[in-house]
Amino acid sequence: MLELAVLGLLKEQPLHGYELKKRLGETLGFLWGVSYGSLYPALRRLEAAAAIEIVEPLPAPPTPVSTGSITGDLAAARIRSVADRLAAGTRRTRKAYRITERGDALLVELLLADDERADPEKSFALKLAFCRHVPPAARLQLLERRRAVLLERLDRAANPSRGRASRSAGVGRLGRPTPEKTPLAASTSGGSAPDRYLSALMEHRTRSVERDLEWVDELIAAERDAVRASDQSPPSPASSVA
Amino acid sequence: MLELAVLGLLKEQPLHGYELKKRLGETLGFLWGVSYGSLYPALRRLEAAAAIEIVEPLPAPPTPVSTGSITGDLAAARIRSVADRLAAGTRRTRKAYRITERGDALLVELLLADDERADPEKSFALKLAFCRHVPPAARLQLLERRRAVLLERLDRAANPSRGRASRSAGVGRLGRPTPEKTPLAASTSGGSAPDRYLSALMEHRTRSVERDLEWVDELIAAERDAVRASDQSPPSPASSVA
DNA sequence: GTCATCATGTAAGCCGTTACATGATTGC
DNA sequence: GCAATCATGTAACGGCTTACATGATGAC
Repeated sequence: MLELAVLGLLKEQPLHGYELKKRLGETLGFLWGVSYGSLYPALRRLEAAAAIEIVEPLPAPPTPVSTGSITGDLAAARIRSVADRLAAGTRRTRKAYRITERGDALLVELLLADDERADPEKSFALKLAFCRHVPPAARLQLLERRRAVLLERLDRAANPSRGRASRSAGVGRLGRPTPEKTPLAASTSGGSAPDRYLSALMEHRTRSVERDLEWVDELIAAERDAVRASDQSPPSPASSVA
Repeated sequence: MLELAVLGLLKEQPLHGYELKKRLGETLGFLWGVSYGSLYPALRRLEAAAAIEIVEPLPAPPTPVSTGSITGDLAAARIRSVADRLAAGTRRTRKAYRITERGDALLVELLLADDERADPEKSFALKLAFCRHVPPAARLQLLERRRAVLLERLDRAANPSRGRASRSAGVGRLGRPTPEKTPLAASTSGGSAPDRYLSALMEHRTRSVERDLEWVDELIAAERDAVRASDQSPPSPASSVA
């Protein structure tokens, strides 16, 4: 997951570790906070896998972001002391990384992987945040998968104790023949408040999932429109503005 | 966190590991799925800390599960083969645990601890699920703290890149002297879609947080009512039904 | 007697964190 | 020169998962 975030950010522009961490905190911070202890090793791994590479003293990078850039003069005048080793990598401070072609491929692969096993929320959010790097059909797939997850969650919120062992009702036997007796929530007994809090939580959760579902439905609809539009006019982005 | 869940469940009634895991999956499953590899060690730790103890052959436990409880006769008649070692722990299968007084204290302590550092969502949800075991004032504190977290989250969703270091400009040089140029979302340039997905995500997130906030506000209000009601008539739960 | 299930446990490993150690650069 | 910040790294540890090993019980 960390690798996904790193590759996604490096896809925009080359960055060094420190800056990478800052970006992670600033723009993806609402999703995640990473620490150096995991970031630097991750960079090492990615470099070892040839997914990223240290940026060399190239005055003409493949991603020229010409914004205002009159700063160049000023900078060139007073840099000298910094840029020498930073751009040239002379000494060994500030190792800026750039994504490679293999990195591109890895990014796409990670975006398509369905590793929702651990923390599906963060995983999905992260993928969505970078899914523009992936073909529209794959995006749709990502969204549909999310939709399925949410639907299943709603379903098991409606029917209690789903999963395995549908028949047999009881715990098999051995313990007590007490028919299930789930003490939390449920409230089969006539008590005053078996659990206000848990049931409130569950209800709120369900509502949240429902809203999430509506949202991904909107995203899916929008995506389908985009796919249809690009099917009609693949090369020229002229008529497709909405 | 696992300990909190275990203590919370054992507060209801004594259970053995296997059953505990099932409950965790069934009633708290929408929050959490635990594995034996963490559950059993946790039980050991809790036992070592004297927060729980193995239930001894006590035919009259302190938490008599009086549901219909005429079951006693029937059960006593045909159990013999099972219950002997289940209630009595004679052999050594099925070690049922019961919460102790120290465990009660620990439970309260864990519920009050503000360890929102790691996964605040799960932590809060879990605490709320068991907060009935804590005095009303402490519940209010828990809710207020949650409220503060949500407010802060909203705040930093509104103002970009809060925290530290306002200036710093790009990667220094190496590529371009682009001033800040945050490529994700933002959309300062007149491009068609700098990032539809990330901004959609952020917006959705914000809405979710707002709804969560409204919800905890409701809970807080309800809680204050309850506190006020119990202030007026502490011992007799007669007039306070709502 | 054998299979499914109940039940407990251990070992290895993953993925991340905190805390620590180090050094370069810049402003004052 | 000194402190603050930028910048990179390592070591130790934490919590949880998977996979494995074991054994008791009851159904058939």
